[in-house]
Amino acid sequence: MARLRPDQIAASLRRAVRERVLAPGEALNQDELARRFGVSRIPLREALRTLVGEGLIIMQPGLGAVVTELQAAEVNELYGLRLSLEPGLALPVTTNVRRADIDQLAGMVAEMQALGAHQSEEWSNLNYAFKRRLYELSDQRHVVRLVVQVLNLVEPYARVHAHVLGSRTQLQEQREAMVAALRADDPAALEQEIRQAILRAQATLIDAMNEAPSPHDDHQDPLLRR
Amino acid sequence: MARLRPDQIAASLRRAVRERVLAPGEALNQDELARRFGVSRIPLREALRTLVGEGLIIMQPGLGAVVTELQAAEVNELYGLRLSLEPGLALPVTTNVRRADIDQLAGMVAEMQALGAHQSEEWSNLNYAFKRRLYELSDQRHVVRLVVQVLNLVEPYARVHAHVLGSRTQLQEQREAMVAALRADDPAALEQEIRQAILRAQATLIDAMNEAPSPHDDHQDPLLRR
DNA sequence: GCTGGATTCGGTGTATACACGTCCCGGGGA
DNA sequence: TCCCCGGGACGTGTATACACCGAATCCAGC
Repeated sequence: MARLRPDQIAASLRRAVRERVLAPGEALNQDELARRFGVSRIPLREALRTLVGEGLIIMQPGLGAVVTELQAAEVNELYGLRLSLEPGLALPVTTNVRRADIDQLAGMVAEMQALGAHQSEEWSNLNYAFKRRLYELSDQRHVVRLVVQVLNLVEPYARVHAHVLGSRTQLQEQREAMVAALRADDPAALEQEIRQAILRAQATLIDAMNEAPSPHDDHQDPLLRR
Repeated sequence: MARLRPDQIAASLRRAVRERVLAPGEALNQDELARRFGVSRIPLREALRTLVGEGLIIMQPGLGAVVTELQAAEVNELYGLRLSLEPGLALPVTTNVRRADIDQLAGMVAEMQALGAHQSEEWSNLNYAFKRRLYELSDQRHVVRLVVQVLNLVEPYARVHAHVLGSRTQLQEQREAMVAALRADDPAALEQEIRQAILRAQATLIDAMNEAPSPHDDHQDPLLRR
C-alpha cells in the first residue's frame, strides 16, 4: 500500500470530524494521528492545515490543533448559509441530472429506509452522501465547495440529534420528494423541498441545542457546577 | 524580529495572490518563497496547504503549488455566490455599526477619491479593504469567512479590469451611497447598493473576460499560436 | 494545609537531510 | 529531419532530529 498523501489524510480527517470520531473541542495529538496513518508528522500537519483553511479545525501556536466547536448561534448562522446557497442549486441540478444519477439517488434513499432504528450512524452517513451527491450534479464547483464546507461544519451537530426518529422519517419523505421532483424535471419543486428540509433541520437542531447545550459549555462558567 | 509563523505566511500569500504579485496559473517555487520569508520549507508548505483549503491554490503531488486559475464561467459562478451571500449582510451590518466605524469607512472612500488615475493598485487595495471592513461589522464570522474566500478568488481577475476608469468612478459613487445608507440606518438601501455594485462588476468583468480571455488559455490550443 | 515556584515531561514547531519524481536536454537511431 | 530514449539537474515530499513552549507535578516555605 502506497504511503498516504496529505490530501488523502485530509479526506480521512474530514470524515472523522463529520462522524464525530473526532468530536468538537477535541484536541488532536499529532504523534498519535501520524502513527495511525503510518506517516510522519509532516504530511499529517499539512493535512491539518488544509482543514484549518476549511474552518474545520483551529490551530494555535504551541497548543496544536482542536476540532472547531460551535455555539448554537453559530450553527444557526450556518443554516442561514445553507438557505442562501443550496436552494439555488436546484435548477442546475435538474438540468444536468441523468436517469442513472436519479436511480443512484433513489437507491440511497431506499438504503436509508431499509436501516433499522438503531443504525443512526449509517443513516446519517447515507443522508450526508445523498445531499453531497445531489449537489455535485449541479456542476457548480465553487458553490459546491462552499456548501460542502458548511455541511462538514454542521454535520457533527446535526448528527447528535439524528436519532430523533420523528425528524428522521420526515426527512426520508422529503428525500423521496426530491427524487420525485428530479424524475418530474421540476426544479421549483426540488428547490422547495431543499428549502423545507433545511428549515426543518434548523428548527429542530437549534431547539435541541438551546435545551441541552454542549457539555463543554459548563467549563466556561465554573460557578454553574452543582 | 520573531520568526514568521504559518498563519502570517498564509496571510502574506493571500495578499500576494489578491494583488497579482502571484498571478493565476503561476507555479510557486517553495525554496524561493521560503527564503523570502526567512523560514524553511516546512512552515511555508503549511501555509500553502491552508490556501489549498481556501481554494486559492492547488497542489498536485510531485508538481507543487499553482495559483488557482479561473475560466470566465467560474468567475461568473463566483459572482453568483457574491449575490447570494453579500446582500444578506446589509441588515446585520446596519444593526451593529457604530459612528466610529462609519467614519472609518467614509475615510477610506475619501482616500480612494483622492487617488490619481494611475494609482489603480492602491485604489484596488482600498476598494477591497472597504468591502471587507464593511462586512466584518456584521459579526457573522462564518458568512464573512466564506465571502472573503470568494472575494480573494475573484480579486485577481477584478483587479485586471480596475483601470477602466468608468466603472471606477461609478463604484466610488456606490461606495458613498453605502456610507450614506449606514448613516441613515437604512438596511434596505445598503442591500440594494451592495447588490447593484456586484451586478455591475459582474457584467463588466464577464464581458471583458469573454472579449480578451486570459493569456494562458492559448496554451490549451497550440494551433492558435500565430 | 495551602500556596507559590522551580522542574520535569509531553507535545508542538521547524530546520536539516535525503529519497524520489518530473522535466529538460542531448545524443543516437530510424 | 524527426523521434525516442537515457542521463542529469532541479524541485518536491517526507522522515528524522532537535529546540522550545506550555502544563502538570512536586517540593519548599509560610
